[in-house]
Amino acid sequence: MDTRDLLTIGEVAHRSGFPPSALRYYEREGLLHTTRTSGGQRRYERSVLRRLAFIRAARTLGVGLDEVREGLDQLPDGRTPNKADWSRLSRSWRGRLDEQIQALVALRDGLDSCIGCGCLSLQRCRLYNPGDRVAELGPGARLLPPMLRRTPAEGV
Amino acid sequence: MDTRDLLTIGEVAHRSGFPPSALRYYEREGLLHTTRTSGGQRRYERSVLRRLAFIRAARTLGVGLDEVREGLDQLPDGRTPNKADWSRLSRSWRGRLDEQIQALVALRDGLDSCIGCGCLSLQRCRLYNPGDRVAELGPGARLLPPMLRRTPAEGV
DNA sequence: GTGCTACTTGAAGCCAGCTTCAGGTCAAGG
DNA sequence: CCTTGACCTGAAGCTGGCTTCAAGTAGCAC
Repeated sequence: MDTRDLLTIGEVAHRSGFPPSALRYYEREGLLHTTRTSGGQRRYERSVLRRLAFIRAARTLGVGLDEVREGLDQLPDGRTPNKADWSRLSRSWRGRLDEQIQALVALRDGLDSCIGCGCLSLQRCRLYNPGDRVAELGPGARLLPPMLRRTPAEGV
Repeated sequence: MDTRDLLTIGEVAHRSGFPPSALRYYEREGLLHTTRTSGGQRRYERSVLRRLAFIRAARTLGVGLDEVREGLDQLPDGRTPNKADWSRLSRSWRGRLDEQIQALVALRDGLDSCIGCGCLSLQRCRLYNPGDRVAELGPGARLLPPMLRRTPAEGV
């Protein structure tokens, strides 16, 4: 814990790839904690980088911050996730990822059958009612995230 | 176009499953158009139901409203999509769906390799940098939509 | 001590896709 | 005519995950 080992927010931002605004936000949300200089500036321990790597991986998987926080909070003494922790958490997320893939595949199959029929029936079309999982989620339910929706050039 | 064939917003809401607020919103956004009574209330032609079925199907596929509007606008005379229209548009969306499935599968494979190593390396971890497609999309990029993120009970 | 950059804060803004609300109007049945 | 319920509008709110802004302060090199 030599103070010379502490990192500024700019350094953490640079090394982690998260902008400072995100780091401050994560702190407000209780995902990170920092020490402060006498003047009030943030100083980060090196272990925060590993925590941020964990956060990045979770976010990539689509895990929300609430759940990331829960995962981190379950670690004794708020320690940085080690290999075993990561393994346990990622295994549970892996199941979810499988579910999502299944849901998309089912949707694709439904679409395939619809391309042929073109019915768009409110009552019978599989695409219109592609199963309980999606139907449950309300009228505005979307299967795909915004970022994947606008394919930049090729897919139009 | 007998006026007795026109539907009120409540009827359309009931038959389409979209709440009135969504129907009004779609109209503001230029996805639907309506006629009005002398008193200013909306009256819908029956064909709006087919248009709404199209919108529902597109939304289920994750197509954004902008793109749905583009699709509908391309139809001559703003007519309701028929089988051929639906077939053409859904085929282009089908390609995108494939891409999304690919992306998720790649992510899952990356996760699998990570579960074993537990490295969380900022530089080398596949999950941390799961490929250009995701990396391009910025720090907050999420592969999965909010609705799929909180699995109700089982996956925790 | 001077000057520069990096840092601090709270509040507000942004995105999509709606929902909700307040306050008022319409349409139709009795 | 009167009541009742469905409808109207514009504005504001909601979600999540940040970003942006303005105004002020810290830390470090010279």
